Amino acid sequence: MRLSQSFVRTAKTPPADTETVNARLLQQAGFVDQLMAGVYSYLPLGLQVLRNIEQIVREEMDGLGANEVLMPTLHPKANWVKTGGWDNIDVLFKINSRTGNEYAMGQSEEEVVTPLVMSRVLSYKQLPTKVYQIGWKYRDELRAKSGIMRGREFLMKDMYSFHTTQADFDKFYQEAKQVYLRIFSRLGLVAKATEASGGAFTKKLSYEFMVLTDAGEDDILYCEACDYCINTEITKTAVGAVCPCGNGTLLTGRACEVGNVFDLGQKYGQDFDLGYVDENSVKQYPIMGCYGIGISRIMGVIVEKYNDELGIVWPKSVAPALVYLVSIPGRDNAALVLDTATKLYSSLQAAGISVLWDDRELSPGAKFGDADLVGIPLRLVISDKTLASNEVEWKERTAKEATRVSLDAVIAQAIAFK
RNA sequence: CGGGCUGUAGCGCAGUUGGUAGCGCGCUUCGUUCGGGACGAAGAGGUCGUGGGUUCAAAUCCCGCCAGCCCGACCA
Repeated sequence: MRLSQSFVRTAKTPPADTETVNARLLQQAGFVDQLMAGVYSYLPLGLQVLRNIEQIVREEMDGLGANEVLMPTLHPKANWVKTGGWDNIDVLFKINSRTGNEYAMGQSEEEVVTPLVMSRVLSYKQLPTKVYQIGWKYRDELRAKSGIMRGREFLMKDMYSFHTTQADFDKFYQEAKQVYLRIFSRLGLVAKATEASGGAFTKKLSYEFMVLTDAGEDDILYCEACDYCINTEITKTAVGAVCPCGNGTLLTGRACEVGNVFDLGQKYGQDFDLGYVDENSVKQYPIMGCYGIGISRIMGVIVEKYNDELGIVWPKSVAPALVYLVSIPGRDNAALVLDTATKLYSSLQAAGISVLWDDRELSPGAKFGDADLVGIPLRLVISDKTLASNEVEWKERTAKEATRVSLDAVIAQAIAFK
């Protein structure tokens, strides 16, 4: 992307109406634009980050054997009445039509996925079945806050699994848990699988995947020595207590829920009276599981964890581009600088490396400032100074100092950096 | 939903005892610049959140409403 031809706009001053780090940086750096409380537009750079997060999640879901689908956001009231959600879920957005009909905006999709899947899965031979989607969800939060971390509209990956037995569900849950931990790791996050309340949704326990950050809304207790972690909402255990593992004491911290798993039991099959026949030709209701990952929320959490006084510091796996190419025309060799930058821009892209080329007519300082603010992992500078020795300046976002790389070697080195 | 704070140009802000709106950034044009947010000159841009009230006169005083942010509660 050439910045001179893009819609990307940064601001020298951050917005003043929020104290939340992710909201401030994402708006100042031009990743998102706020429409109203809890609702944002995702601009070119922000959209690319969302796409990158999505892609990692998608690869891992596919690896689990789940099939991607895309289900509607607009739901008929009848399905929500059938499950009790219409009257019991207070965050459900309800819509009145001029026809007199009422609709719900999907805040989760059991009401759609259960009839969808179980009208096609008629035999135990077809189970287990797993489907997922990545789509916008709507929740009528009393108070949206924390930038894109708690919106009324947000992007979520939701997977649903259907099983014949609890044992099969439990086995799949363990697989999914490992996959989830790998996803968060690939996104640059350390997530803890945490026991939590199932809320109004299920009486069974649920598992939340928590990332430590002061911008979060949950308090967790976690062991200093093992993986044990529990939401304080369901325990009276205190900080400093000995962990069940016996090898460490419990610490407390503020955390943000980036994913969750619910054991749905047979509720939804029963609510819709949709089942399959087992090997004895007896009708059975499926055991279901639901697995969420907050795509847009994760983008906010990453910014909360990866930033410094100059701006965002994106992990390579989700950065909107790998390279921020700065060309400084100078006075004497402007044409040569431009020509070399054009060639490098093309060569990098041909090598499969995403690059933002700052070819705007701005001072070097303005470009450096934006490079830091936007947070691209690698900054390459071409100027008459570097060309004097046939070199490019190489500066990683996380590094203090810049180095020089010869023009001949820079592509290979960038590929290695990737 | 309860409480607090804030609404003036795209962004950040000032605006005195009421007298009809200004600064910085950004934007446009021209010229000079070109390695950490350059300089000069000339310009464009505002129903002062909104509705009512007081007054000869309201950005300014009073009341209602709306919106955003923060705290709490809530959180399939």
